[in-house]
Amino acid sequence: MTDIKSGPNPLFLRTDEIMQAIELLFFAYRDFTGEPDELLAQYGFGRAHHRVIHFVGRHPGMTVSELLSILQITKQSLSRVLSQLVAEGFIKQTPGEIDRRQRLLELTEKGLELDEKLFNVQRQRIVKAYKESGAEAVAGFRSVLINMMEESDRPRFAKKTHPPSPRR
Amino acid sequence: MTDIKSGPNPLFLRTDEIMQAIELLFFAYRDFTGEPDELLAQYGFGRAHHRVIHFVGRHPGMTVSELLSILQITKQSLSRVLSQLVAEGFIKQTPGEIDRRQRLLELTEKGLELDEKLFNVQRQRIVKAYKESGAEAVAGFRSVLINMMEESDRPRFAKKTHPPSPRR
DNA sequence: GATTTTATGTCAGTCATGTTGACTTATCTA
DNA sequence: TAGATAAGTCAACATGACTGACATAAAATC
Repeated sequence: MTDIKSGPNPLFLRTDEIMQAIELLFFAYRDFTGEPDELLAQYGFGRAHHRVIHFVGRHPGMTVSELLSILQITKQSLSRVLSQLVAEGFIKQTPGEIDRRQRLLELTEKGLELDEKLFNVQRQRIVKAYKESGAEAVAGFRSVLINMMEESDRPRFAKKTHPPSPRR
Repeated sequence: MTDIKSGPNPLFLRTDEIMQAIELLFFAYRDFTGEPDELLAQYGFGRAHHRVIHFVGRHPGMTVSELLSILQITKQSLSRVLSQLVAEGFIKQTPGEIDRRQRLLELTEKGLELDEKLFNVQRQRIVKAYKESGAEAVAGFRSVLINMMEESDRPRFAKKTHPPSPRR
């Protein structure tokens, strides 16, 4: 039968522990994204815009391709939100100097402002959770999440080594 | 100005630590939901169906109202996925004995099977992440996520008090 | 120099999942 | 009996994904 082993699990691999992890992620993520969503709605934006603003803010000068590979969506999906953000003056595109096919992305002043507003909303929730849990717990939180994601994205979170490489 | 304080933060509240938390959640959640999504697609279902199956599986006999308040979506949104799951024989509805207006929800055999398949997919990822991180890290992970969600949902994760009711 | 590949963008159509608003039916409660 | 509640339905709409086909400019290669 397709039974769930709940037998010889030394410590923390019981069925209900796993179940709890699933719900933990569901509720925490739901609430974590809830506040920014409200703020974004005031601009007529959604979560997709947030992700674009976030990653462009973090990696100014990144190309459209790089953004696509981080977000793992199609260029048609990205196009809608990105062109909206460009049209409304939150993101600026400049042709690459070396490769003039590329459009290097960066936030405008207006984009930086929204980025910061969004950041501050999320910052409060994280600071609260971190403070209430303590430094040791935070290390555990980081470790579990890093081990939960695909390996290809883990280098981004290396302790000393900064994220992959600025631009290209 | 709307500057982000990065001044007197004793331990772990630096801007880039917060930023890392944001990305950690994004990447881990994206990959955590990716595998179940693929499995669900084989049934013509989506993530919304998964959530319904999960919570009905965890709380057999729950009412539609209870499900709505957990999922925090409108009944019209729920209706679409729920009636699909009922029509295709994954969920069974029986009128409440005390209050005959209620439709008590539970998984059918077919529903239980899918529930288990979905669980097993997620279980593997979680077990791997937990094992690679260790018991202490897991405690930290739980603590941070609990403190990140709204207080109203925290009782669900109380230490000793089992979640509402196990059974099944 | 001509050809192919790459980076980006666009048009068109579809799907999944959320929303609001209005309304119905059955049943419980005051 | 009147009103509130649990559940469901119809309709219209928004967002953010998807596929497929095609266009343009620039770089890379033959």
